[in-house]
Amino acid sequence: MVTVQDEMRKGPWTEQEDLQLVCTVRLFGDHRWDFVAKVSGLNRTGKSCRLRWVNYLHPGLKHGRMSPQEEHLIIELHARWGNRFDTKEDLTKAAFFHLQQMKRTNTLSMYRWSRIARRLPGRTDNEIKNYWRTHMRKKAQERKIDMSPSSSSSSFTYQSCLLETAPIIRMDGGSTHNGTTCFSSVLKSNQSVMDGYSMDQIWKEIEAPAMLPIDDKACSNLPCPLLPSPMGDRYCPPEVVWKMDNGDLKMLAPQFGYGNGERSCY
DNA sequence: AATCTGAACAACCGCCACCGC
DNA sequence: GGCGGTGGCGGTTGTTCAGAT
Repeated sequence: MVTVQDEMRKGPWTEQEDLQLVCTVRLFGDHRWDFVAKVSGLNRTGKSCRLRWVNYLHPGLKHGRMSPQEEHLIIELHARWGNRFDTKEDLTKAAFFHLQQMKRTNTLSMYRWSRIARRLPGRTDNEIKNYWRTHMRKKAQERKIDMSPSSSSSSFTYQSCLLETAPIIRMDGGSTHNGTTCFSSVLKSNQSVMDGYSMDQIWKEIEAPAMLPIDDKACSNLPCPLLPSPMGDRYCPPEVVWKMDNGDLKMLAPQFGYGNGERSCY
């Protein structure tokens, strides 16, 4: 039996399909993707149309390689936000409770890549996600090659890759609780030597630093405004940085934008 | 020139929150 | 309050392409 789903087109988009989608979106807007998919005549799902628009056809998107500035920003923001803090196991009780509250009241996104993408105009979450995976895999392999049996005394963990590739994290001022110190404390911990790392292991290691306490002053020294990390003992509530404006949560501090200053975040 | 390899990119899938009925 | 439709997200896989051998 052939279902509707089976009849839907999948795979790479053709120029003709792109054109149809662009025309339809111009006529009806980039919402109601199910509707757009139907009226466009494309034999695609609404989801597929949305993805194509958001990741490829949307005007203002940058294509091509990341600039060094963008690379640094991604690494920096991922170090701060790149954690899947959805479970109780990932958080202190207080932080988990607060996050659940915000989740319920829709005042904070739990999402990682989209938040990072919002700081990189013209870049999509998908692009950043792909970049990160490629970048981290490459770094992991580089370190794996560098690791000789004799060097096992320096308990290398994957965070050291982050340290070396994220100079922005190293903030001036010599605060004893800046990012470097946080990372270093992890490095001191007796974690496994990089030997046949799986992506899961890499993720675990990458995520570990943000679980550590973060100094507020150190946060404020960052080149761009960042949400205080909800992790750790010194978790500070987000209202320090965010405010409600006409029902939308907005950042108070200036940020990269599309030209009109304050941009609503969620 | 042919083949291999890895990086970059594109797209799909499953999950889940939100919203309207 | 329950339910189904829809959209947004992260994770993952597939494809393409450029550089190395």
